[in-house]
Amino acid sequence: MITAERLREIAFWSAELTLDEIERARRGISEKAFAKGAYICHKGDKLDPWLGVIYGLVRLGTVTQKGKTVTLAGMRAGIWFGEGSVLKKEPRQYDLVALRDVKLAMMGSATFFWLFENSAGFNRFLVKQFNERIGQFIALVEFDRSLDATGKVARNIAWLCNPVLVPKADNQLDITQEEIGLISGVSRQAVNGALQLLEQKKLLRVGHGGITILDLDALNRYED
DNA sequence: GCATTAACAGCCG
DNA sequence: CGGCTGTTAATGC
Repeated sequence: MITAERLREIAFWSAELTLDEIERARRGISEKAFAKGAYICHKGDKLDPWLGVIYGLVRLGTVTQKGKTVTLAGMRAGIWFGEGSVLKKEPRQYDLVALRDVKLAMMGSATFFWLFENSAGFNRFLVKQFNERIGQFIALVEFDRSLDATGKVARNIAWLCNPVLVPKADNQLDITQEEIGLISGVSRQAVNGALQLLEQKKLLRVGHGGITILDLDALNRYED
């Protein structure tokens, strides 16, 4: 259980809720820390709650039947995710790994379903979030030919900075090149090359331990 | 060829 | 000093 003040800090969507709904939400949320490298869940686990990242960075990925690791995306502070598994009451489809020390907010599914059944504001948020995710997916299909390393890096950076999924995100993204590699499925050296190319094209600026986004839209639709 | 791993020097905090 | 970055060399698909 957390305070209403804390809820406002960590859950941007709570701005859409009534006072009564906020009370329900805060009572249904707890926090949990994970050390760097720890698994939050494995594919196939039954994990009840809906998840929000309070701080840290989480890699969402899976392992193919042949044992090849596939990384799908990174989840940064501010994002809430996993509603698909909660809504369908199904096991987790992906592995979740803490790439740094991480703190998660966890909303029990009973609370999630109560908000889903009773809160217009919460449903507005959910529709917006689903719509945004579909948009990302459509873009994925649109670039049907597979992206090179620079394309993967550009796309994953753009996703991290999606202003609908992470409203607080500003142009500054604190992330190492190694972490970008881990969430993009690209080696650190290739990330380094990709970032330099994207900097040349004025889409972002490379700093020490972080980058500055200059043209989010261009990163989103980057191909070669 | 392109991307990956391994290894290392240099730089920043 | 420790962590991160930028480069190079060798290796793999």
